[in-house]
Amino acid sequence: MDVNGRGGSSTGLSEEEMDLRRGPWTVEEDLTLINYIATHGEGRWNSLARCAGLKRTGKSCRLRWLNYLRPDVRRGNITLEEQLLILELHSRWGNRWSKIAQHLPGRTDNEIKNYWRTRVQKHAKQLKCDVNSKQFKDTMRYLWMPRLVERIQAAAAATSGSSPAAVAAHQFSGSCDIVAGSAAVPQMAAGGSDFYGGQVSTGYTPENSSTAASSDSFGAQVSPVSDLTEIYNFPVSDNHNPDYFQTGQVGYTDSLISPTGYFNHGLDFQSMEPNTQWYDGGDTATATATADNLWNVEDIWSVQPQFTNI
DNA sequence: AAGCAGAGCAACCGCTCTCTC
DNA sequence: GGAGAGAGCGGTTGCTCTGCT
Repeated sequence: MDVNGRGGSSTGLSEEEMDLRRGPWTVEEDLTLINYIATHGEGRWNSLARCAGLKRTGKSCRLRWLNYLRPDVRRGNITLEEQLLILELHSRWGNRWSKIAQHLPGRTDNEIKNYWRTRVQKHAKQLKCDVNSKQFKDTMRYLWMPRLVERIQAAAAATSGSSPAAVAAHQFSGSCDIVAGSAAVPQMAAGGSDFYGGQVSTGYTPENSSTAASSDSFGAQVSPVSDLTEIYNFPVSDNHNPDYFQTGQVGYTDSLISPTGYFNHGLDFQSMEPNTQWYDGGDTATATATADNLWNVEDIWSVQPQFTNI
């Protein structure tokens, strides 16, 4: 077994023989790796590690480079738009982190995976349902994602009515019957103006809103609200804007928040199964039994009356 | 102020896939 | 076609930080 966990085939030397380092990278190691790659390029990681004089495995060098040292890697909090994209893509592909990461410029699979595990799975745990369960997936599809769209739109509207974020969210909503108040989730559509009326969180500013219109803009962060918790707690205000969810009134353009175009044609909510039982309390006994567990999570909605009866 | 618990995240592990000979 | 090596992926671990008691 070599240090890569592949049986020592790469070098034929044991970890002791190579005196390999493990654990956090030092600044010196980072600089060594950066300089070497700048000169020689990346690839052939095992030989690269040796030639660069790094007492690291090739695997470790590759990971460090791809996840942290690459010039185009983005660090920091996941934006609302990215959260939305992650939720959508995960619902589609599951734990295909690298594939998901391909659609989030500058984000690494590791970062997305960590985001999912720390944020999303946490909430699944709090809801006492499995992250892969239909229940949880429906929650994401019909509650969290529209909520995210709402927040993106609200944030964009607060700054510029035609900002890329607004366009993106409009297009997302336009492709998504959910937020248009489809029959799939009548309770949401009928949730009253408070449900749709949102207020931009104080943590969300023009400076930290982002778009994918340019990769540079991804540098913006949404630190204070970059959590599903905030979706639950989306403040109700007088900032009602029914236009947010008027699908069919939104012009579809090619300028999207997502460079991959997911917001205008990738979503397939029509194919998503409405789980009316989940929302309308089809099984009242069961729903009531679980209601406390499900809906007392972090003030989940600024709850609407009809949502409490789940 | 100290101890504890939980969250977040960097890094590692082990497996599989792909490429090369 | 088979074997070996490299690369990539998803899962897991463990350290650090932060907030709470």
